[in-house]
Amino acid sequence: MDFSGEHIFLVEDDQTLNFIVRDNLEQNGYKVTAVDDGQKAITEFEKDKFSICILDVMLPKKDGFTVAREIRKKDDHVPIIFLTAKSMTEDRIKGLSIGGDDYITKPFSMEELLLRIKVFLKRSLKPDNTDGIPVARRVGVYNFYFENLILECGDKRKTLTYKEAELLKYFCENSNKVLSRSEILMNVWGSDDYYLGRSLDVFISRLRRYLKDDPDIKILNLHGIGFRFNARLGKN
Amino acid sequence: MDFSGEHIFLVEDDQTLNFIVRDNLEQNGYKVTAVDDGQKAITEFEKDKFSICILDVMLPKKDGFTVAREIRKKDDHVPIIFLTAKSMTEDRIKGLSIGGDDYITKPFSMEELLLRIKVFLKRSLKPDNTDGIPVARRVGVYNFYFENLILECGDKRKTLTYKEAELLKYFCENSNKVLSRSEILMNVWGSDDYYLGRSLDVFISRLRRYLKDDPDIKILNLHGIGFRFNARLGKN
DNA sequence: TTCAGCGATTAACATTTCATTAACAAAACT
DNA sequence: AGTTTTGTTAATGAAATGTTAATCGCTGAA
Repeated sequence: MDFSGEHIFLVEDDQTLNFIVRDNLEQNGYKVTAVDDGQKAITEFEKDKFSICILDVMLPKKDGFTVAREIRKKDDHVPIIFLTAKSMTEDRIKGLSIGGDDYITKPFSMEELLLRIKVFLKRSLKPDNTDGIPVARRVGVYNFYFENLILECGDKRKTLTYKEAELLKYFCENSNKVLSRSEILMNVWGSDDYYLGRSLDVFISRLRRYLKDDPDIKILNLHGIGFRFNARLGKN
Repeated sequence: MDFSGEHIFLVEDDQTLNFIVRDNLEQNGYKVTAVDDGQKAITEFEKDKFSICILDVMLPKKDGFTVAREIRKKDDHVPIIFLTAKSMTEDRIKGLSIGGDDYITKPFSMEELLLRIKVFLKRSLKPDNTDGIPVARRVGVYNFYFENLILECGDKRKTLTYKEAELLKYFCENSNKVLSRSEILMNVWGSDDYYLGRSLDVFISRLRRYLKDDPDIKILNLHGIGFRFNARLGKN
């Protein structure tokens, strides 16, 4: 994903940190406006439109929260990430990251900051529509509702178990591709040993049974290598 | 449902937490009055009328329970949610909390706090509502008068408890959708632990019994995942 | 105050589900 | 042939769920 054009507002009084963060953000394709005290922050914020704000909590003149309040008066929705000192309340606020704002305790790594920025920007790009109607995949003659664990053929409905659904989904996402046994195990089971391998065989056997109404769907075995899932797929 | 206009009283001495919680509540359309010590809390509480109070237990000057008692003197019914440190033992908290209240241990997620607030507000809204014209929902062959807690099938009438009605309503609002156990618990109970999970099972069992006159209504379990409520719904 | 009644939670026990493991058969490769 | 890999079905055991009963805390009446 390309975030160029995203504009980040940075408020940090420590000159060194200010420079480093700014530089790193710019290296990553962001446009950055950086200031070093709370007073300037407020005047500067009014001049432009930002995608995200990064505020040091301890600032000369006006502290970060005051600045945050002023920002909120202008913009209800811009995400704010606070930079807080380690000493502050560490575990007391952990877990608060789900709400509108977030915080990072110093010292932090640039990777961490970049990651959080990415998460926020992604979130603001699309309204969270997670509770919409579950998407059906067409798998040959079947409809496969992964979220509901339903595999439907005409008016026959089969409710899959969670793991069956996971495996079928994985096959759909990698159809007509050779998948090694360990690749499948790592991606669906999360680990790989002999007995899980046998478990996989049991699941494959079961999926073949569920899918036998369409002769064009095949889970074929490559001896000693793995499997290939062949099917005509589509969205509804 | 729209809670805008609900006024929340927040007492939390930690500046970071105070700001973040306040900001998040405001983002969610609540009006918030926030103070940072027990002394101010008491003077401030007298000035206004609140729908719900969120009190940190450990406060400078006056601790949260003392504040709670003062609040109780003024208002018998306002719900109080305590924010407690993880270290506190369960029974100590329970012993100290006064009727009708709840507590959350830090660290907590904003999501969790918001859901609990929602559950409390829903509960306190109810009594005023009873004199409106009750709306019937059709649920299969049943009529469900949520406001009156009545489930009616032909001439048979069953009076539900408040929680039974809440759960059934939640199912109606999310029919034919997979609901995870914790999703249900968070939305109907406001929190999520093992024993509430068993409580949920008891309620499901009871709802199934109440609804068994219509064979097309199903609360079906997806093992290890949650439930799906299937029914033909409609308004009257 | 104590006591009965109610509703939610917790306990206790029964039942079901499902992934894994085992066991054996069939196929593929040496 | 002999060995390994895969297919299939059944047995196992742990965990999740279903169900009924006991318990707990609250409320309101006596």
